[in-house]
Amino acid sequence: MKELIAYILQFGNLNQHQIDLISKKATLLALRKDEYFSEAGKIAQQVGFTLDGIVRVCYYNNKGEEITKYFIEENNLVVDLESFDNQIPSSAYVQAITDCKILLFSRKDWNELLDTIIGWDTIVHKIISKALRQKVDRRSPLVSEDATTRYLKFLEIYPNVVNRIPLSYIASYLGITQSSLSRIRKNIS
Amino acid sequence: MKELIAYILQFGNLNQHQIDLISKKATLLALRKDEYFSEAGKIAQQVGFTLDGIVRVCYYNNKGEEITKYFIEENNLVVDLESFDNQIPSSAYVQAITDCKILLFSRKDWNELLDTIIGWDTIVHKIISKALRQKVDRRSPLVSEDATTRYLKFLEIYPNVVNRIPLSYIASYLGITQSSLSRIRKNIS
DNA sequence: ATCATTTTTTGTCAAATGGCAAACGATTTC
DNA sequence: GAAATCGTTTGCCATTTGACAAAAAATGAT
Repeated sequence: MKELIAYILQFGNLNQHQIDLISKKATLLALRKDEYFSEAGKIAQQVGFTLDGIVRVCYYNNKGEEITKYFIEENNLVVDLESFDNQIPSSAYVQAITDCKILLFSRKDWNELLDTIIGWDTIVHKIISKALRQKVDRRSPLVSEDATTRYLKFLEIYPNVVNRIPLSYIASYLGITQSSLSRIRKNIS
Repeated sequence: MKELIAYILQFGNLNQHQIDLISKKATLLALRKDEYFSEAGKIAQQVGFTLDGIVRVCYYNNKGEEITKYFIEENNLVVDLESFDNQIPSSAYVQAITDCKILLFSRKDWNELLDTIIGWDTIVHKIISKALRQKVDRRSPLVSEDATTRYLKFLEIYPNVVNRIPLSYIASYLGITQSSLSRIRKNIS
């Protein structure tokens, strides 16, 4: 829980009372490797904060290939924003790819907090817009570089992920085949 | 100006008085093809809304290649968010790539509006988070598809852009060379 | 420990794309 | 209207990556 508080306070100030209000609403969710936090077709009803483990967001393109849109490491918000905000069916799967511990807020509680705590909406907005900007900035370089450079960028961006998840997920994030990625790794070392 | 109002009202309600307050702050900026709205290294001091023309956001990677991160069409906000919000030097160029007409708000006026108009901040949050989500969603498919599919996706996403800007900008957005793109276009037709 | 399953590596070949340079076409400038 | 400039197309060849299949290695279950 202290991780969440520390994270929040990077984006704005809250007094102890406000922090308590937020803390009280959080419940702990444990997900096993491969379980879903939320699924395509369903409407997102919760916001999470990863304490432990790695989550990925993925979807299937029209050739049926699985595309990993991004990974979410420890100490970050997990939420299917479009679905959660607009209450429309999601187009992506949010999946635990290692065992995970996640702090959970129901949509109802989350909205109550937004209505109750002055300044909380501003903090949330900052958190979300930073996270989204980061996703754009991480995705962009992948388009223009060759496969080896993409992998090296991945290593820079997610240094703590490489050895904890299957190669195929990394390949599907980088837009290359898993064979190619395997060869690339051999060449690098 | 009515374009801006219509755009805003998609995201929330404002009364006539509030609309007038916003309108009064806007000034008109005309940019010629190739001129910059904001530049890398400088701190963004303005928010724009494109009435006419196409803008792109680009940067240079460490090989010195110019990468187009995205295009902004008519009737969208133009703002270098990271730089504007945090008042830090920008890492990207925001460039008019056709002659443009842009409604302009200074940072001072923009912040005054945020402080004055109840509900305006919520609307702005919605606008910005939707725009950012869109950028992520448009970038992601480009990573995993081959060059021809990328170009076809580009045509879907920006149907009104193709014939108004140089091929090289499209190539730098899709992460392929301009020669390849030229060949791809020939094959498609 | 053994077997079954999953993940990763490797081989072979074909296809896609890049690098480079030249030609071609369109547009602007004087 | 000629020259210069800019944008696009094309040719040639080298390199990268993908598709498919099989082997090897790692992991998990009994």
